Amino acid sequence: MAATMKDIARLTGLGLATISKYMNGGTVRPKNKKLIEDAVKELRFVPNEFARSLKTSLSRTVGVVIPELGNQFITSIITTMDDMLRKHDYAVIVCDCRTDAKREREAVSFLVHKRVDGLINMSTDQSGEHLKPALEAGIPIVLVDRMVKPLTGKVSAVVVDNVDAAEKATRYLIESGHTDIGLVLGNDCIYTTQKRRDGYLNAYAEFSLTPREELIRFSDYTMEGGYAAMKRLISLPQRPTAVFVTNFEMTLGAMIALNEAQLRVPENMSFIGFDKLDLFGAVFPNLTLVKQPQNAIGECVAKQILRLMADPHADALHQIITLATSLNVGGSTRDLRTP
Amino acid sequence: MAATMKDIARLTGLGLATISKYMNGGTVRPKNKKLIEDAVKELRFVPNEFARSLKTSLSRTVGVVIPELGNQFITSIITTMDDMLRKHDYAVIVCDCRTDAKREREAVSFLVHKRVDGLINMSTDQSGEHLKPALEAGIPIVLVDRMVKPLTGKVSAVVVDNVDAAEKATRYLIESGHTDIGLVLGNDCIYTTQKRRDGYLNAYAEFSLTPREELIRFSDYTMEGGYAAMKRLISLPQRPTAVFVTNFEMTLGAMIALNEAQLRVPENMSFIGFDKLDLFGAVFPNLTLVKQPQNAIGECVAKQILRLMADPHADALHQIITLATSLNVGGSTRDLRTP
DNA sequence: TTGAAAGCGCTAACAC
DNA sequence: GTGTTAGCGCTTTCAA
Repeated sequence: MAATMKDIARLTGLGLATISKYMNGGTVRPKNKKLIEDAVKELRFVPNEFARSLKTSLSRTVGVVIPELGNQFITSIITTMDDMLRKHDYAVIVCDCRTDAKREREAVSFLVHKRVDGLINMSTDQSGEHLKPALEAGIPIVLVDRMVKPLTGKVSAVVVDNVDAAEKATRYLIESGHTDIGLVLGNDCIYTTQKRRDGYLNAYAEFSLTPREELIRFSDYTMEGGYAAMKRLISLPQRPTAVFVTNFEMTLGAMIALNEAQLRVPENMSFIGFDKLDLFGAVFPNLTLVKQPQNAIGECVAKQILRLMADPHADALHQIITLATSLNVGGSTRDLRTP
Repeated sequence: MAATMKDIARLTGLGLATISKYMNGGTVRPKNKKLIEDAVKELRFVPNEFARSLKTSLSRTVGVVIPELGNQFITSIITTMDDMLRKHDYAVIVCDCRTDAKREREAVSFLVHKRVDGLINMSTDQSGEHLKPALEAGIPIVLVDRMVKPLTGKVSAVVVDNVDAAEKATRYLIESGHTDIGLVLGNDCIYTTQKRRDGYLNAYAEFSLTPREELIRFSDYTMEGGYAAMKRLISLPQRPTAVFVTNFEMTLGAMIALNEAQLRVPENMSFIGFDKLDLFGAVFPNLTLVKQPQNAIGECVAKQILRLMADPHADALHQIITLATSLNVGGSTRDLRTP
């Protein structure tokens, strides 16, 4: 059987309270400190988290509900958060809901039952209904990447400026003389898809232009989806001179399609991709791309939830944090004006 | 404040033990059952997991330590396990150790402190030292995908027959008349790498052949790695007529390299890939590949850990389960004998 | 600074 | 089948 604080008390002749205080970083007479430390070592004492949790009603655990584990953007954020939270002695419970609203609801209620101290969610359900149990239980919530309108003020959120990201990329292409720019988006009911489309349209509007309908392809943020969307764009009677793809997996698929069609970038097609392409810089070097600050997002989310958990009844602390993206200019676009 | 069993007892006039029994699936007089259910609903009673854990010393939590979250094989297994374990009311805590032995050690000790009821590990440290704390704490362990020799008998393991997998693929190519077969492996200190190389060599030996050294490329199970390894193989003075790549990410990278070099499959190069290529069948259709039973692995691991946790002191239950792979013949290899 | 004592909410003997 | 009771191991008043 594992040693308890009682054992330490017996061995040192001190009271339980003193041991507890020491264990929680309180001030203890140096002599006693040494006494306790020796006993801890001798008995290999480790505090019982269950008892501590029962007493404090804190699990030192945070739940994360995501739509999909097999996605570069998501796993990278999880890895960063997990790192930071673990450093603060929080365990992370990840629930993949496969972009399914029912599973998402179940995941939230599971985590509430498990009494997580905080909840992080990249929402599938845009109504926010699934988060009700957590809200009612007073569990602080941080949304990632996707805002959920009806929850404004009740939760914190960390998102990127998607409108600006797409606007910058599109503007850059238009300024290079492109007017037929293909756009490959995710599913049209997803928050980021909507924002990125808005940004694309904004850029066109700035120049008093309107893109042809058929240039805007809703896909699904997967490699296959990106591949298929690019193939369609390529085979359009009036093929676009440039394409902007809005996530990592689809960028990969789109590049493969281009490769396969023997279209050279940027000679035959200008191309702007998305996200961590440096991850495989070797494979498609020198791509121009929109970069989301993935590490910063993960860190920011971790910080937010940590803050909220430290001050549980501070509803006033809820805020929406918008992070900027950058346009990394490589050599994958051609300037049509200076041929 | 949340309702407790005491509140239910007061409301129903029943004793604590009866409520507890009911909550744990015990038999209760129908009349009382109804009474309790009504009270539970009225008070929105939810059992306090902390108190339960303190009493039972069970966290209903399992820890998973993996080398890398951004990997198709790993995330797919995690998703399957997570699903099954959650159905049994277990939460899964995932710790990514980035293929770093120190981080791995820390992750294990973190999970032991969190008092997980079971531990699942795809090991980075082949000595098994990192699992000592869990072993000492009597926490059941299931290894996935990679055996750790020194731990034989002390843990369960679920692996695939890597030797056979590589042997089958290589034999198939040799029987098709190929004698110069490139092999792209992971890092040479990883269990699966060693086994797959053994399988490759076995097949050559069967035919009393020996492969040229330069055909065996140790890489790192990433897309970039696969891309680079394939490029090297392509540029060999004596280029192989076939290549066998041994994981998903590297297969992807290798195919891109082939594409880029304008080498047609199978006309200019025979190719056998690895794993869930159907995931993007659209992108590279009809590839011949070795398929690991990813779902079965996840399910098997979940079942094993569940069994071990149900019967904690049954060290005799430890077993190594080896799952078979299949060679899915597509059209990406050419038969050199019937041109 | 320290110690004694009272629980946190549940489970599991044990007696009825 | 049900009720009484004694803890699980910790934290936290409160008094010394």
